[in-house]
Amino acid sequence: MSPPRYDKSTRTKGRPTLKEVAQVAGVSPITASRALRGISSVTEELAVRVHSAAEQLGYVVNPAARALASACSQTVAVIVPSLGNQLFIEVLESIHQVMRPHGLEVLIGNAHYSRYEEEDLIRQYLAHQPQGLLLTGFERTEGARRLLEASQIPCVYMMDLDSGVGLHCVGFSQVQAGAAVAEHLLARQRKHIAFVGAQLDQRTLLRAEGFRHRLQKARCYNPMLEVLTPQPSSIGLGCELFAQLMQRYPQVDGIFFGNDDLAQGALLEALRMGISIPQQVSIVGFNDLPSSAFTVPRLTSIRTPRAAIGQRAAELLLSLIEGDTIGQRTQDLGFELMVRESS
Amino acid sequence: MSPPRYDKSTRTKGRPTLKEVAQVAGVSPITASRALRGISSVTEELAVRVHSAAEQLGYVVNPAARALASACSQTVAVIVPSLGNQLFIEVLESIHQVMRPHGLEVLIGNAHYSRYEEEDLIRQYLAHQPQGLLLTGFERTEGARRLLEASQIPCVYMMDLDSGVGLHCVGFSQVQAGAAVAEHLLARQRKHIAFVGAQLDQRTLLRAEGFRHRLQKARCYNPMLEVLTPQPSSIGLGCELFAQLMQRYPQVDGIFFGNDDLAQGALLEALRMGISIPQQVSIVGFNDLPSSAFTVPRLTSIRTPRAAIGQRAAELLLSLIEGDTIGQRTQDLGFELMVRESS
DNA sequence: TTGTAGGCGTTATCAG
DNA sequence: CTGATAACGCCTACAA
Repeated sequence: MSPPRYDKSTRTKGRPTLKEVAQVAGVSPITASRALRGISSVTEELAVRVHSAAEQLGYVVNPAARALASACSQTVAVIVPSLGNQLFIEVLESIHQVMRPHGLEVLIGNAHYSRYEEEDLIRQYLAHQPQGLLLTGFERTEGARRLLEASQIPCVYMMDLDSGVGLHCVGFSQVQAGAAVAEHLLARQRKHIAFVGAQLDQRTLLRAEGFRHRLQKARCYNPMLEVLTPQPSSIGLGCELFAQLMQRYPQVDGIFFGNDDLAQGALLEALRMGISIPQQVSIVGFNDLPSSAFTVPRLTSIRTPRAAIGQRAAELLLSLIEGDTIGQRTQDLGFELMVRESS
Repeated sequence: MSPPRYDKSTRTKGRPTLKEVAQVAGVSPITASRALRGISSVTEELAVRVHSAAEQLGYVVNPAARALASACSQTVAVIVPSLGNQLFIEVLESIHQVMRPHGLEVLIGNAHYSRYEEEDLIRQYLAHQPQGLLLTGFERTEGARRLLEASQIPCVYMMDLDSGVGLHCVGFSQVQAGAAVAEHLLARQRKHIAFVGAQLDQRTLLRAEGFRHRLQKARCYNPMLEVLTPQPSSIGLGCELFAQLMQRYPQVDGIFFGNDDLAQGALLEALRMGISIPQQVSIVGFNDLPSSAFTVPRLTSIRTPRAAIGQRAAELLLSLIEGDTIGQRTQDLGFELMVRESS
């Protein structure tokens, strides 16, 4: 004999409601609501009854009803410039890991490196009344800024550091990282040092800036050796840009690529062209993607703390959501130069 | 003199409502609602008034209220097994491109190659009452199946073809693709042919199966040369598995890797070990990731139609949402062997 | 600690 | 073609 249980097949409506759970548990809807939300004012015994009723019915809250009633959804939104870059996938992953135990859903938005798409996403997500927002960098439209300000919703900025506006941010100094690469190439006695960057997002430009300044200081800067293109960064593009650069300026003996994928392309093309790395040219990448430890030769790169950034940004956002008054608004997580064979 | 306009700064509430838009437009809320939803029964003139009022107020619908009232959100959910695989990013991208013009938001779920995580995601997303669901493959828990069935929500399955259950699916035959690779290596006169697969998801196993069967038919199958590991696929893992395999079975002269990243790792390791590809060993990958055209040597791979899969799956889902009775439930988009230098 | 009353912003239904 | 009315499922505020 099967145990007496609520027969789902007799339900006419699509899905059990809080009211039904309450009926089964023999309490009022509000008590059921409180019990399910883990509000401590509910007696242990009632809470147990409610939970087992919910279980029995297969009850899942209706997020729309909850959001409408409470004017707030159990959601945080993250907007990254790209999903094609493994970097941001890792950031998203750590954010998930922090948010999930708190019962917060993570909405993922891809702005495709466009300020306008980002603004649209922000508008869209704000409509959902998220608990908080995680954004990438500081480069956005005025409209987006106004939306954020008006919304009053907690917001943490990832990847770069704030230059004084007082935003909550978690990242590292892109400028310093660029400078560190220049330093490294200079220490390697390189004389004709190039920068190759694609995508031209704010962070790439800041890296280029730090790099350039350091070279200028060493009187070793040649603007002809700065290659910038708005095309999306990729291994194929790295091949192409490296070949072009070496053809035009054969004297180049050191190159900093704004992203590891470009650098990886360059290594492959060098192999094909018979250019020996690092003997003839030192190559340095950026981000230290997992595959960069396995290239031939292994790629020297700046390791960026993206997992930590995602985690700390998420934790910071949580504390803002809780209403904590934060002491430190800016968290510098640093970076590390991974010196390998390519330089 | 600035034009007379609604002064947002005097608003006490956070956000304009439909009612306010209606007031400004001088119509009833329901008319405003209809106008904004583009329901044709509204007079042109009123519609214009409503739209300009909405514009003026910066009105954005409250998705929660809409979902609650209509028992349906303007959302479709997609669940992929991983975001680390570029493959699925491309699928997501095409889905977006199809859904966005229809005003449908795309919820992205990452199941991390886990049936249990997938079930949780399905439960979570169904709670949101999406218009439809896009899932990857057919491998899922019984619980997930029941949820899907009970929900009655349109669902399209991506990447693989249905083996008779009558689901709506868009993909290609993983088994045939595996067989095609075997065929190719046999045609290259390879005698000691290995398979290397990681992750061991359903699709990888199906590829292995097709590959194995074709080799058996040619009496060229050696089970010792089938390397399977549950570890996540990566370039680093490819390096490692290739080195191990060549050490244990130096006579191997052809390898099919279940994913391009593994194959790319193998190419790098071969370079390091001084094993000439394809002279000593033919190497074939799977998926034809963008970078595979640039490896040294360039990688032979199966090009899978992931952009097309995303697009067609999204279109199919849209038509199911519209209530179309579909003639064809299964769409085979095929695959293509890209023969390059590595085989 | 529990319950009652009311409303969140929108849409479905049906009447005009 | 337009509008009044009543939900949708849940939560806040207050009362018991």
